[in-house]
Amino acid sequence: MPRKPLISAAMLDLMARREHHAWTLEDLHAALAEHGAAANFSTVFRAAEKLAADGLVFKLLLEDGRARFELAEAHHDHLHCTECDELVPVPCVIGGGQASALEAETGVAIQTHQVIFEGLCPACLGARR
Amino acid sequence: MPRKPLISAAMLDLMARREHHAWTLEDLHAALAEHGAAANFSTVFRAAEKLAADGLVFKLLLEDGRARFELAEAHHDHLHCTECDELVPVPCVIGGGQASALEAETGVAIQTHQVIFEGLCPACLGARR
DNA sequence: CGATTTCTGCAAACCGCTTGCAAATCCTGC
DNA sequence: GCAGGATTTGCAAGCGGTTTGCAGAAATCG
Repeated sequence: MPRKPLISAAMLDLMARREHHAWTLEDLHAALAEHGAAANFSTVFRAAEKLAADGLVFKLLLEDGRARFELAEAHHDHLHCTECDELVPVPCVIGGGQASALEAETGVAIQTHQVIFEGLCPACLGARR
Repeated sequence: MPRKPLISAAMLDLMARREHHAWTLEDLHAALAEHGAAANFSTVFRAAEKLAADGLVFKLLLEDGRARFELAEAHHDHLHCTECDELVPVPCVIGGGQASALEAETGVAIQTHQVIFEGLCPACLGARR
């Protein structure tokens, strides 16, 4: 039987606490170190990749070219705040109806989707007033 | 008065022919060479960046970490075909109503959005049958 | 305890994008 | 036409984040 993947476990644990929403590898690397589970960067990378491959976490790329990881739970979309650069989760706006309408209209087959809004998060919007 | 930006012009020209939809820098670089407007890669890069900054073209990043450029015309979304890897334009499914509903619900301010569907393009879907 | 299997760390490679600098090019005003 | 001035272009090197090869460490099973 194989060894236990310590880092992956620590990583899931970390993410489950939701102190943060979308984790970059750097975030994970730093956070793991703080929680006494320090690990090499490539180890963090591989653990994250593995979890993504296993479907436990989602990996998504932002305009800054950095990958973000988050727990794969109920599907939701994101708002990228142009002010504080935070990636805020928002409920999904694309229902099955819209997907099938689009399929009928264009002749494609949709499996998944990903929406990224650009704008202001509640905090930054509030601060503007 | 400044000189004429030759490559930018050739690039816009190329894109306007719509032989292709979303261009990577490599695509542009190769296509320009074929059309007798060969240029250095960094020149292509800079021209594309400039056009994007001027709002003439849109720049978007895909999961493969490569930037794509396309003419900034009527807003539309995309379907990334998981089979042939093509990026197919599809009409936008997010109306203003949905945006404002989301704004009211979550307290954010939306400026833009970008949707990427994953699935099969019409060609690949057809080939599957 | 030993074999087997996997995870981990380290260092180096990679990839696509970016940038600094000097030379080439074009427009304008004379 | 031609000097002056503003930019683009090519070249080569640099950069950030990710990815990989390899050897050593750790854990489970028998």
